[in-house]
Amino acid sequence: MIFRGINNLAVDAKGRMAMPARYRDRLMEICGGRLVVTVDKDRCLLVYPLPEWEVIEAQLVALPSLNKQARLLQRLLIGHATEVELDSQGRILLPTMLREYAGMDKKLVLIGQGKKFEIWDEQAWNEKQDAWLEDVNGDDGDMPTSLENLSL
Amino acid sequence: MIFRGINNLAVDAKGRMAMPARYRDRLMEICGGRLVVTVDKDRCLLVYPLPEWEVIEAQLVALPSLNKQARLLQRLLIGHATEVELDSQGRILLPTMLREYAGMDKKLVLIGQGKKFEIWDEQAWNEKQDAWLEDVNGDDGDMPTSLENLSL
DNA sequence: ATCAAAGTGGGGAATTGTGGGAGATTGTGG
DNA sequence: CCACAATCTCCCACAATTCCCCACTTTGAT
Repeated sequence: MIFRGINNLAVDAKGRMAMPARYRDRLMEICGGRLVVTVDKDRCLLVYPLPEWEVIEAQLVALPSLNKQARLLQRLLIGHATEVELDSQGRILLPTMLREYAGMDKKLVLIGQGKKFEIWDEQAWNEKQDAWLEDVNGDDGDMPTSLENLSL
Repeated sequence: MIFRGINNLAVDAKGRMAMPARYRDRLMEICGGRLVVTVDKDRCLLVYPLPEWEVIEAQLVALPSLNKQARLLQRLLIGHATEVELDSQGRILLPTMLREYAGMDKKLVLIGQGKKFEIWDEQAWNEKQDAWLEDVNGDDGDMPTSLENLSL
């Protein structure tokens, strides 16, 4: 039940994006094609199967309302969460506001990330990736302990 | 039973705001279109279905009367709470005082936040959001423990 | 080469968002 | 208590967006 892999895709003039065919059957199975798109703090979009999303959402709404960081996360994630459905051609409509948020032009990159997908503007993705690689190779001092013990 | 998602909307010359159609049926169901609008400390407005609001209100009233923060919350939230109703076109009238409090111009942003909605002046929302993103990406040191372990 | 499946584009109907007119209602001041 | 003004409500109408469907192009497999 894990999504992985990377795909280059396009949005058409109406803001639609075709889900790669290899995921479709699985998506129909686990959620009838009902997905939730929301945003990430790194200016990309996240796509969850509806049931998966509901778990996340429940955790978020349970957070204390007066906590600043919590409100922030709630506003960002729940605030932007939009339910979308695979159309008869296996596409989803990415809401205009979310496309703008992620600075999306014509070309996209879709990445399987376990329970969810990430969608990036192609250019943003390339730039970020370059930046990350430099980053990781530069300061490898401050790794959280949960990462230090990973055996890849 | 969770409200989510973001919408760009407008207030007309009369101070009315159209509730996005996708929420209307649900609102009619759970509260017959009867809502309560009040203010938030972050200079936005909150919209609750009447029954939900009554729960919140009861909690607020029960707070210790001598506590400063409590009095403040009571005055802010209960003091500004106004009952409004969806009109036949699915719109609500935002009271002038509340619009002024939230610095609302023509354009608004409505976001679903679980049990409630938040309404922001569009400009204020954009500015806040940019600030939040910088915040989150800058100092990720002081995350409350309740947030640290979220796996999104 | 042929066929099927996947990706892309677009037409057109239906729904939704927005604006405004006019009567009803409320509140204020005389 | 009445008159006037301001506000609210109901209605209609236009414009924009969304949704649903069909068709064409491209790719990969047999």
